[in-house]
Amino acid sequence: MKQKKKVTLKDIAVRAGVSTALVSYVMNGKDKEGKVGKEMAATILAIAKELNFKPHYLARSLRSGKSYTLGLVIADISNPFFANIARVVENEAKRFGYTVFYGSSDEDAEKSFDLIDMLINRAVDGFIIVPTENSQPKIRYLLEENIPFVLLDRFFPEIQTNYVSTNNYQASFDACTHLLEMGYKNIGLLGYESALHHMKERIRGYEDSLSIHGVPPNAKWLRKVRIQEVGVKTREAIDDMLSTDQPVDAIIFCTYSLAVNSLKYINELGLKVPEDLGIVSFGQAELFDLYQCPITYIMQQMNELGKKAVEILIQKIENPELPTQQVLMQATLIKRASSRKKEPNKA
Amino acid sequence: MKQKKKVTLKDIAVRAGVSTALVSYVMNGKDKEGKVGKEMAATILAIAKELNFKPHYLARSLRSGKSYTLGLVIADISNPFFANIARVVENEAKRFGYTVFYGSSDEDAEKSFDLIDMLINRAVDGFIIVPTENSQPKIRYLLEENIPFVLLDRFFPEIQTNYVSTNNYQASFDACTHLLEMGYKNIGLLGYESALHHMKERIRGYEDSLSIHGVPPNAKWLRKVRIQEVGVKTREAIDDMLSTDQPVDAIIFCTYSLAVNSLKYINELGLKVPEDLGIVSFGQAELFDLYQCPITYIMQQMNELGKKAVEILIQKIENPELPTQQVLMQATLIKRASSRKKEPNKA
DNA sequence: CCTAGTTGCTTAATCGATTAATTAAACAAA
DNA sequence: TTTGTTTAATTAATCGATTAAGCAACTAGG
Repeated sequence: MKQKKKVTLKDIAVRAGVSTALVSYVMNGKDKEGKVGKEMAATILAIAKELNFKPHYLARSLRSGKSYTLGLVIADISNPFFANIARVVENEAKRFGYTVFYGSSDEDAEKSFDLIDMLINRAVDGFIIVPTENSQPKIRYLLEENIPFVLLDRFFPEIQTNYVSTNNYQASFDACTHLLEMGYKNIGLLGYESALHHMKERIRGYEDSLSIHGVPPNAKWLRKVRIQEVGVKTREAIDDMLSTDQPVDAIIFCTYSLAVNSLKYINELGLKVPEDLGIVSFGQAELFDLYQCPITYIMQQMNELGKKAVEILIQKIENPELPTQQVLMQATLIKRASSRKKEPNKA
Repeated sequence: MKQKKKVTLKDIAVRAGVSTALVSYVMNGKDKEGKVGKEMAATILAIAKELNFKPHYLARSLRSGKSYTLGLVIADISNPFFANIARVVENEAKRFGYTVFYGSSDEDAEKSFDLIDMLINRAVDGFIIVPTENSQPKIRYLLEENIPFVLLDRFFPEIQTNYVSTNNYQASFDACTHLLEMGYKNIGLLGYESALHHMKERIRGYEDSLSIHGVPPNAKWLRKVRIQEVGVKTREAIDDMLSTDQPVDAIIFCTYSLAVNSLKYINELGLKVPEDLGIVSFGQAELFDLYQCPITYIMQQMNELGKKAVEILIQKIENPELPTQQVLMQATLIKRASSRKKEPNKA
């Protein structure tokens, strides 16, 4: 009761009374170039069809050194942003004849290293990586080994690599500016305590917007939590922001999971959005449509990010001499009720 | 500037002045069985370490016929239920030394066929499949070919296969009974127009609960929409349920995406949950914590479902003679505010 | 009629690891 | 000394597809 064995080139060759080489040439369309007799080609194709021949990719890859497989290392597949990116990458890769292996790093450098090693052993042709904090060594290793890869969503400014990311500085700047324009005065920002550049940019954009608009910085308004402690620390952070003598009247959330945790807590506190607290968030999800009121959010071009990453990666795979490509895409602020114009009726 | 070539058994063999066979034996721990000289084994291991040897999985797989790779075909990775299942499967498989290839079928039989074919060509050792409607032919094909697989979340009662699923009849029955007990009188159910057994079971559980509790069935309360038209038809369905002479005062949503669409519309209509409309839903997501009020939902044992599926699949791969295993797990109704006891104060 | 070129196909090596079969050497028992 | 056994290593085939090189047989040109 073992698995039926696959149909191989040899099976076809035997049936047609020719060599496997000839079958291989036909299967690869070399007959078009007049290298193979027309009748013979037709016979072979017919037999291949009849036997339902499917090439053995492992064998082909072993020989050719190409697996037509990409590795995708994302932060967390259960985050809707990354789930969608994964979809896009998968579809786009398929268009080029590539298949995608993927796994989540859970923002853990060690785990991402294991994942990358495993994928190298599986002979993927290249990587799309959403890098975690402290993963520079592995990125440098990939560079040294000349393994094609593209960083996605995040990158290390100190390392010269391909990347496709969003202009996070601008996005954050716009978000803060928008809140100011809508009449919010004390604007807080909740981010991760992280060395990752994109997070620093999100914070810098916020700070610059405040400063350019003449709002003096307030240390109590800017809170960072460690990613491992999001659950508890988010509550503390929000408590702190609200309990100073200048409590915040709006908050920008730097990630989806910060938003989820915060919005829960805001519900528990019985705060009304946006009357008691205006909100703008990074990330995007159905959840933002269904909260107390629709949440204003920063829409990244997920489709374009994913497509561009695949495109650059495949170019690099097929032509390793290509110079590095670095793409920063603009985000769009989707303005909704959670940052509605503040009524100046309150004292 | 090409990719550095990998270190192979041969590189080690040359360095150690032995044959590749001996190196292979050592790398596979055959030296423990006294088949290889101790010093030689030590030397080889040292060289392997020094050169940072990593076995070439494709070559190994080609030879052994085992790839230590599983194929996971899910309905939709951007649905949080499946995203989580994917996580669990990935982690569990890794514990057994297997890697997972996955892709979404988008509930489209054709797409799932392509996916399965592609994965067969990639020589996966077996499949975990969330089958779509009309995918029986492919499932039968896998059976015929003796390719190991387990159906997950759904199954075909007319085909004798391994599966791991939830007792959907009971879950739905419980959900409806709960609503009745909480004082709701006119309970609607919104499901998919689908031949899939799990959907029929969800509908049957609802109908039986009503009938057992003496509530006469009302055709207006039970609506099914085609999965391709969820967006538009959901609204129509809810309108219909609410506009009869016996409008529903509670609805059960059969899937996450039906819930998302409906909850949006309910917001637009300005209905209060649960005062105007009680709600229970299948699926689970952060969204249910953050709606107007926490949504009562049917919690499936995602971790156990995923783990069990992997376990059964790997057993089957390693011992093809094993009889089919069929597991139905119980779901738990998580009772929250959206199905709160109905105040009998209204007329 | 001879040479060069084309057409159509085969041979055989290769990718990297595995493993059954074999050999060589060392040693023990008779 | 001969035979048998153990230990430690090698040889060579194999998985399935690819592809450079080679070889007939035929055609065309001079």
